[in-house]
Amino acid sequence: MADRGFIVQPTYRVEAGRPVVHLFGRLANGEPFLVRDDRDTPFFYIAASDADRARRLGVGSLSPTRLRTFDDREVLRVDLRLPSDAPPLRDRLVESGIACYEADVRFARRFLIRRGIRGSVEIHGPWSRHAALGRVYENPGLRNVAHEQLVTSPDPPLRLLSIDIETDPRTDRLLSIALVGCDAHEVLLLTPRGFEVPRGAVPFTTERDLIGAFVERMRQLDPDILTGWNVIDFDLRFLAKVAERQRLRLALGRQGGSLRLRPSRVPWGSTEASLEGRVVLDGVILLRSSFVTMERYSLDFVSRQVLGEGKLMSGDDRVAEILETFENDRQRFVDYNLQDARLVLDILDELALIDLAMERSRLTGLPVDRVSGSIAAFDFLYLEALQKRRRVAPSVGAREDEGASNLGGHVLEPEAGIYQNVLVCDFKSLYPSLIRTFQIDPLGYLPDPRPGDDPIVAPNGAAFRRRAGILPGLLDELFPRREEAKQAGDQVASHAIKILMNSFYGVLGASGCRFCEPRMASAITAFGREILLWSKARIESYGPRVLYGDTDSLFILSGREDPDEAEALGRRLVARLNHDLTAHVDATWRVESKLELELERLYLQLHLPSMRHGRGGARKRYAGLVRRGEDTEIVFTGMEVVRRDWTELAKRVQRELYHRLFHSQPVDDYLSLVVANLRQGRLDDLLTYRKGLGKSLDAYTSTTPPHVAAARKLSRKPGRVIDYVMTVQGAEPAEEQRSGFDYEHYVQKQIRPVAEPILELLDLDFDFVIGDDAQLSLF
DNA sequence: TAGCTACGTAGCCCGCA
DNA sequence: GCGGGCTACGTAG
Repeated sequence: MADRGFIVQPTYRVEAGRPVVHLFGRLANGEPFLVRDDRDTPFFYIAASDADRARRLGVGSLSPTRLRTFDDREVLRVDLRLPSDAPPLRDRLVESGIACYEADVRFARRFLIRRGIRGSVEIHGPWSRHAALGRVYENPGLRNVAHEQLVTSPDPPLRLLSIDIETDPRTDRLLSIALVGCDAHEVLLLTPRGFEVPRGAVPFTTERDLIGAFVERMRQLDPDILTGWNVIDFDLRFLAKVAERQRLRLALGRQGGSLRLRPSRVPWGSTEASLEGRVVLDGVILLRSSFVTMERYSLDFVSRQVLGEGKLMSGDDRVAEILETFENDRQRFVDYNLQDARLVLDILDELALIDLAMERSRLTGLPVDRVSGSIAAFDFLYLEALQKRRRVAPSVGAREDEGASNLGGHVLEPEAGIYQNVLVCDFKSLYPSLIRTFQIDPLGYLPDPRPGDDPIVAPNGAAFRRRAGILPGLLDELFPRREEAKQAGDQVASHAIKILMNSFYGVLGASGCRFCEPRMASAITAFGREILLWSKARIESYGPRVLYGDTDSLFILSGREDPDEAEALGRRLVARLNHDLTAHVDATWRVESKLELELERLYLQLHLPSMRHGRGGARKRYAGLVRRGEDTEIVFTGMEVVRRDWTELAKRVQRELYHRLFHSQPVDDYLSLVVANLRQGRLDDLLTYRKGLGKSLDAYTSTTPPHVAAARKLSRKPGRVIDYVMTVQGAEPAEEQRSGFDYEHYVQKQIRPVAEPILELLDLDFDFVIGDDAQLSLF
């Protein structure tokens, strides 16, 4: 009888000089498990023709294989004792001009790839029970659980614990730790002897006892996932500091291993936290990696957006308020602390982010805290397929960077103006469809096609074998699976597949990927441009005018007065084009088209604005009115409304003006009123700019943008995002504003730019409308 | 423990008047 | 004062 489980953390340990794979996870019956396996040994490959030279360099164990490189050369296996032996040996060989293959595949990951195990696993074999680890299996039989099986044999829910600490920044003291999840809902609270203990709190008299209790609770609650808001950079880092001061070990791992915090290996990354047998999933990072974009990433803001509920205390002097309640209103303090920890769980739940991470893990084989790695995901899937074809892949970096930049998607010149009943059609998953249609594949790529090859040739000249490639094959499976998920109403699975499919193109053009080949990435975009332009011309040959298009979309002027008629026309156009395109693709490349144009939406009204400076229409910017049930709504794309670096003032004005434009209402009275109100100081709370700090303050040398000037005036260390206002003394940080607002700046730089494109359509002049033209003529 | 390119806009800085 | 070159940011897809 097999046991079903989900792998939370694949890793390995060295025991008695041998590497032992450790797979930590959770069984369907709720128990934790650990699979220990010492049957694999680390290895990589070199070409058989390099064997003698490798031996002279001291490579001892070389064994024959039945595997070949992409260019069809025989390879030998270089066997190693420890995974850590690989990098130095590889470097030595590469230095001597010997190419290594798959020499950078991590040991535990290799173990999973060899067995095709992705997230969900079936474990066959005896086990013994261990108090902290649950069932421990030694060298069991392991089988991947196919997605069809998951219906009858679903994965267990992972145990999720959210923590939130409160501190006294003045004394650097830890005040409390809230724990929510795994049936816990409590606050470990620093409480002097004799004090009343608030509801929901467990009292401790010293920091030392408090941390000790936290470690003990982690052991008892045994979460798979530790989460929180900025939990790594704030909570865990602070706990680590206190633990060090107290000479305590933060034994938060499953076997009592310590918390490890390491600075990111890349400058733009965040601190990495690792816990034996568990994963730390920071709420903010999870949100970002799941493509949920928010204007701000504070817990208060996000929970208001997602849940409609904010923090208990959220004012500017929150810190002081928290400390005040700690001294004088401990119940409120405890409630506040608990609420923060709970909000994180509620956000993750509402957005199904843990489900999404698990689904991505099942698709790619990567552990839940690594699912955002596109290159790693591609590696996992592709290496697994390669071994079935008895091929080995190059190591990363074996290919040198061409340097030349590759062309991307094509953007059509927009015809600026305002239009009625515009159809937007787009190709469903364009790049994945192109990969499937034209067999774009690392293994199928022919750098130097020979006469007999009869390749599929892309518009950029890149050639591919006709026979079914690995990447097209992967997508051939993913496409129908996504359709199934959609049909079944499984939005999480559908989203996970979409993210994965869309990542493939980028990976092929990323130099960090072993399969990177710029000509291959360019082949995809070249086909994309070709197909888009062919489709545009074709549709125009049917009659309608194409107003605009970007990469995979065409904006078609229906020419119909009635929206329903316009939509009916759209459906006919799409059907006709798909039919003609299939014939065109077959006639030109002798392949079956997997391309599908879809009717995406109908704009009852659409404004394609002109470029602010320069001639013609602006690409990637438009606003339109769409139907929504019985009602209508305005959809903004690329405009100031959707950009976080414009003030709320500009956004409100833009929304209101478009509303008036699309509903044939006058705009002049509104505009002059807004400007008057602004100048009278009635709109001061709408004037904050918000801009990201792209690099450290002292790295801005050649120029000083306003947000940098403001950040330099800040008394505290600036964060990654700067809130600033424009004053008569220039840009100042919003929270430390000293000078009065420069209202004329806001009239000219925030209201005018959003108003003019609309005034232009109505043949109105901004200065005239706001009543400034008379003043101007005085000068 | 690294997906991609295309694009618009603002504002600084500098040379020129 | 003005425009071109440049940096910086955030967005579309």
